[in-house]
This record gives sequence, C-alpha cells and structure tokens, in this order.
Amino acid sequence: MATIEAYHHPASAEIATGSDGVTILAEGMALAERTLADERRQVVAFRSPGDMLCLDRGVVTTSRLRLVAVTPVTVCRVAADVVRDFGRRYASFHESLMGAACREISWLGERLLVLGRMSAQERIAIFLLEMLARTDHNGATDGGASVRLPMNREDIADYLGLNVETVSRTLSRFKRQGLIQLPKPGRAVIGDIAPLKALAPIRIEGLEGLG
Amino acid sequence: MATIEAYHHPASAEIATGSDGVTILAEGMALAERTLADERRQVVAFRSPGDMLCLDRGVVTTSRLRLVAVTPVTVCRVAADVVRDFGRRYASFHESLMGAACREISWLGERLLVLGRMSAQERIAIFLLEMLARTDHNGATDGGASVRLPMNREDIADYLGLNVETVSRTLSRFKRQGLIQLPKPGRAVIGDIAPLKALAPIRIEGLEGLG
DNA sequence: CGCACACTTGATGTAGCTCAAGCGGCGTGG
DNA sequence: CCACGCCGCTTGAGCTACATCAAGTGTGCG
Repeated sequence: MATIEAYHHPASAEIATGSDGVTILAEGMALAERTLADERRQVVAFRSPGDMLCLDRGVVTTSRLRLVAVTPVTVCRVAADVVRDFGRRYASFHESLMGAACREISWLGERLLVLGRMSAQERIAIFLLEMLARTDHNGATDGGASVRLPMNREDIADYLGLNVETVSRTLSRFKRQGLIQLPKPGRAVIGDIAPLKALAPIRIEGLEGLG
Repeated sequence: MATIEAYHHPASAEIATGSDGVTILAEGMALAERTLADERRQVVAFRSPGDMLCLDRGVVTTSRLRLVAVTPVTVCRVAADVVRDFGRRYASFHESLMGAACREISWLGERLLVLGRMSAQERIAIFLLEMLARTDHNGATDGGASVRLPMNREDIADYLGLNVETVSRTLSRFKRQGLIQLPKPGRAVIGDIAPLKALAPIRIEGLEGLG
C-alpha cells in the first residue's frame, strides 16, 4: 500500500491535489491563484520546495484556489487517511500542521497590508526581498545575490495587485537607480540589500542573516 | 483551577490574548489590525460572536496583529495547556481547530483578491453583504434587512484598502441609487439584496439562503 | 449653548491603468 | 543556416479612479 506518492507536472500545468491529505512541493516553483469570471486574477502565493500546497483545503472546505506549476514541479502527496492516522497517534504531528496553518494565516495578514496599503515601489521591493529570502545564498551575498525569478511578469503583477506595465516600469526604475541588475530574463541581481530593505516598510521572513 | 475565563473590554480597547491557547469572542464586535510605523493601517478582519481571535498565533509565532474592541466585548479564553490536553485526548478537537484554520486561510485568499483586484464599488458592495451575512435576519429579509455597522468609517476604509472619503462617497452613491438607506450612523438598510449581489463579483460566505 | 468629532461633500492632484507601439530572443520552417 | 513570426517584455502618451486637501454639516455631550 502506497501511502506517499510523487507526481510530476510540466510548467504551466495545473497541479492536482486531492480534496484531503497533505501535498508538499518537492521540486520547482508553483503558484496558487484565484480567478474571476471576467479574467481578473490574484496570485495568492508562490510556492517553493518544502511548502505545503493544501493548507487552504480543510476536510470539507472546497477551496477556490487553483495550483499551477511555474516551472516543472515534483510534488509529494500523503494520503488523507495516513495524515489522520499520524495525527491521532502522534499529537505533535497534528500540532506541527497546525503551526504551519497559523504561520500561513499570519503571513496572509501581512500580504493584505501589502495589497491594501502599499505603493508599487514598495510592493516590488518586498517581492524582490521575498524571492531573495527563498533562494539558497551560500553564505555570503556580497558582490551581489542572484535571485531566480522563474515566473513571468504577469504572474508577478497578479501577485502584487499591479499590472504588467507597472511591474516592468518599476523594475526598470530600480535598475536605473542601481538597486538591481536584470542580466537575463528570469533572473535579478541584488547588489546591496540595504537600499531595497529601506524601501520595504516591513520585515521579510527569512532574511534575518542578510544585509 | 480555572480552565476557561471570561474577560470584558470597553470599545476601542486592545484585547489581550495570550500567546497561546484559544480565545473566542462571546459578545460584541472586534477587529484585527496590522499597523506600520508611518500610521498606515490594515484591518485584517472584523470578528463577531463565535469567531476565534487567535488563529494567527501559533504555538511559537509572534503575530503582528493587534486585536481591538469595536464595541464593548466579552471574550472567553481557554488556557493553552487545556487546549493541548484536549487536542491530545480527542483528535477530533484538534481536527476541528485545524478546520477553522483552513477556512480562515481560504477566506484570506479571497480577501487578497478583493484588495488586489477590485474597485471601490465592488469592495463596498462585498463589505455590506458580508456584514449582512453575519447579522441575525430572523427569517425574512423582505422589506429591508437592517445591518449593524458598529465600526466607524475609518475602520471600514482600512478594512477595504480605501480612504474614508471614498467609503463615504460610495455609500452616498449607493444611497442615491436606492441600493441602501442610511437611517442613522452605525446602521444600513438593504432594501433588496439582488442589486448589491450583482455588483459583487464573488459569492459571500453565509449568504446562501438570502436574496 | 457650544465645542468636538465623525461624517459628508467639493475641488484638485496623481499613481497607476490603458492603449499603443517598439524591441529582442527563440523556435520553426524554408 | 538564415529569415520570419510569435510572444514576453519594455517604453511612451494620455486617462481615470481614487487620494488628498479643504470646507461644510450635524449630532451628541459637557
């Protein structure tokens, strides 16, 4: 009996997660999106390896989120009954899941602040720092940290509640100001973290040891 | 040994919730807010009786949310060790908490869509319907459902990512268009739900049996 | 009675959106 | 191997929804 399974999805494909159980991203980058009939779209989160893809789905809740692979991805799915079993047998397991859910809630509150109250500049600065925080910087970042941006401009725009042109313009402006370089599509280089941090009015999770 | 305690707070007072345990709103209305050093503020949620006030706080996470009483409130606090005890003894208790957390996550995703992609009109329409959904409409709503709006315009504005004037103007406009009446401060009357629903591009939780 | 404060209304400003046009890299097919 | 066309990105010009600034209005409370 297979209790944990791995699945692959090509870029741009929808990722199937059961209505129950736990799905974890193993490789690649994904995004969770919510769309409206009239084409408007909100990217709720980008997901990196190690992230759970199912926290919005309760046992009964039918979530309106769609998971899409940004790059080719591998996901691990743990069947619902296995999760329940583990949860009943080891309380700490369930508590750990609960902790992940609480962190997600806390983070979503932060994102509401970004979408509700921040300027385009601030949103982009925060976005770049978030992406930096989830890249493996092998120790030092001096001399410029290279950040992978595998998603396209539209995904970034829909994540930040902006439009493509504004994202592009703001990135160009940062480049002109020497805050970043854009050597090739899908990549940004942050020479010095400090000025970006100065533009971002919130502290970014996972960026403690840097700057 | 008291395992569950009730506390009262006057309007505008901060509500103390422990860093752990479960706190439930029993009476009144509260809000969860996140503020920035420069006075910008995001109201993350309004809370009505029955709502949990602590879902953003994990066992370790230090949340940046502040809970404030909108009206005088009563809260019930269940101590952390009691929650943990119950969770370990009855798996379904923990699963129920997890379900609440998942619903919260799902709802927050929806709110991101509102703040990221919707017009002032749409935000206000959604807000009015949300508030309607949590008022006790004793059966029929024909002849006009009266909705309590105990929070002030600034709270509404900060909840919707707008400013006070835009909230006021949009409400006035709805009134002029006959969608609502504003008989006295702190109250709105929705004559017919259908036109408001038509303005709101999403389905509102808990509004199924109406309209 | 009159002050204070929440709300409304009006006039003006502007950040970001829309529309439209280039640019460039990459894959395809001749 | 090169030409072509597609598509993602950038850049520019002008517009608009909402913000900002500035008066009113009314209501409750001392």
